[in-house]
Amino acid sequence: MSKIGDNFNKKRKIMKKILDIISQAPLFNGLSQEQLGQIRQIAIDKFYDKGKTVFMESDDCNGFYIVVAGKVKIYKVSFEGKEHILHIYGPGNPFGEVPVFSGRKFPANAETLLRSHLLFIPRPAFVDLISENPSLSLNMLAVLSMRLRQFTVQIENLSLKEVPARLASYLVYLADEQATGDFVFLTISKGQLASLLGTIPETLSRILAKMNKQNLIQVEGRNIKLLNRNGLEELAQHGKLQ
Amino acid sequence: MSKIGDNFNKKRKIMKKILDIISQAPLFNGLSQEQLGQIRQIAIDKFYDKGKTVFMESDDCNGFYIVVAGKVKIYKVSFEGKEHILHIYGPGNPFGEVPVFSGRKFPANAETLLRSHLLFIPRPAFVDLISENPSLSLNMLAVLSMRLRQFTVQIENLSLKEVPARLASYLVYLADEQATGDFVFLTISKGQLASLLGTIPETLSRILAKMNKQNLIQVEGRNIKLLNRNGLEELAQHGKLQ
DNA sequence: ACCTATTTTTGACATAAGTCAAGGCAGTGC
DNA sequence: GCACTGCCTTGACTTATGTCAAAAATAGGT
Repeated sequence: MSKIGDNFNKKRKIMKKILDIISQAPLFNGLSQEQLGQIRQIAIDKFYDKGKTVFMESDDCNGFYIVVAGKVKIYKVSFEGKEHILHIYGPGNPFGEVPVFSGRKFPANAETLLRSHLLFIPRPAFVDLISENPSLSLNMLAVLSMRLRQFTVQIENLSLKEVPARLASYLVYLADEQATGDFVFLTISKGQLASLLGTIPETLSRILAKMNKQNLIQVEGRNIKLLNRNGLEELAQHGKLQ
Repeated sequence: MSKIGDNFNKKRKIMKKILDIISQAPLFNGLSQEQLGQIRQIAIDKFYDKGKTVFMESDDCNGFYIVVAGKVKIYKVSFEGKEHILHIYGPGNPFGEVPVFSGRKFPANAETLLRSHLLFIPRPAFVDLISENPSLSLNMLAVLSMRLRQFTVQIENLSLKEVPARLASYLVYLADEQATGDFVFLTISKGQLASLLGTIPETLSRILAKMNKQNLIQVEGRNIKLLNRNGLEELAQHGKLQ
């Protein structure tokens, strides 16, 4: 096969993938082919290696991103360098949309966890687009609302539950999301999970060990089996682990 | 004066107040008189005594509210009855808009802290309105984005800072917001402030006492004078209070 | 001004979770 | 096979913050 043919195939594949992602993302749900085309036209492809910074807190915001492939973490860093992960986004998720509308700078940092392909949507073009497409703006409102709802849950967890409860609630949530019965696979490292739960690796490790001992779960590396879902759900509510 | 005249005056005053509130709220910023009128037409007045429930978590959402007068707290309750306040909203603030777009139930409870006058905006009419008014939807997007940004800060505070840091950061924020130099007035009780900061009244009381001793602030009931703004800002960053 | 109810403060105590330090385990490359 | 690196676990210790109980202060209503 010629190199040129390979390249051509590759490009076609990528193009198809992008269109798939765009049309599946909740953000662009129910838009017409024409509208999708308009969005594709204003989007700019960006490729990042693993561990690269996409933007930093207080950077000026010229637009937002959509993950086509790979994984991106959104996090904040405390003065002492302690890092707290706010979100981890995968294919189809937009991120950094907030400052596009609040007209401010980025409120957190974004870094790739894997080699990633992102679409960058420049702000001015997108604002134009949205002012002309009511259905797009309704989608956007729905996405932001969902995020707000998730944040509400996260704040609730952080402020009125202890770490075991947060972990239990996260495990049950993951099992539902992955729809693999009682088997859960962590797509992130335990250290990152600790940060996402607002704690540190040591504490997480101890709690996983405790839950093991109490036959709530069975941990094998990144594979976790939920042995007692009711017990976990109670824990997520009440909070006390023995 | 006749009773009828009094009543008439009262009604006119209220009408003017409502229009003021509506036009000042960020949600409706820059809308035309005609558009404001349309909103007023679909809005329903609701009056509540102090301490009344506006909606409860998991209630069906038929629309959202705007505070005309009074004060409303949004809070969640843990299984043991521990309450955590997420927001406190005053005149001009909308609340409960999230489920209007995410199409779900209310994610938290709302209760009046004072005798309050609210506008209720029914969902179907508002969705119609927004699909026809791009500028309204852009405003709405901006408001939701702002909220998301505030939540980001709140999560950051809760997860990577200790209570003294959260308090310091809140005091500085309040001083900026109230624009009264170094004097801050708490519009809520200290117990409610504790809940908003994700802690309990006892802890808050102790920390206020400590900050007093270190000449960072001077507390007199609900009046607080910031004596050392730089010190407070450092505290908000670093976290350690002596 | 008085009484009551609420809010705030204080103290003694219990505990969850962070820090520091060391060791184990797994994967990778030489 | 071996060392290296990153990730995870474990232990001893410290500390911040919550719990319980009671006193003090404040605000509201009559």
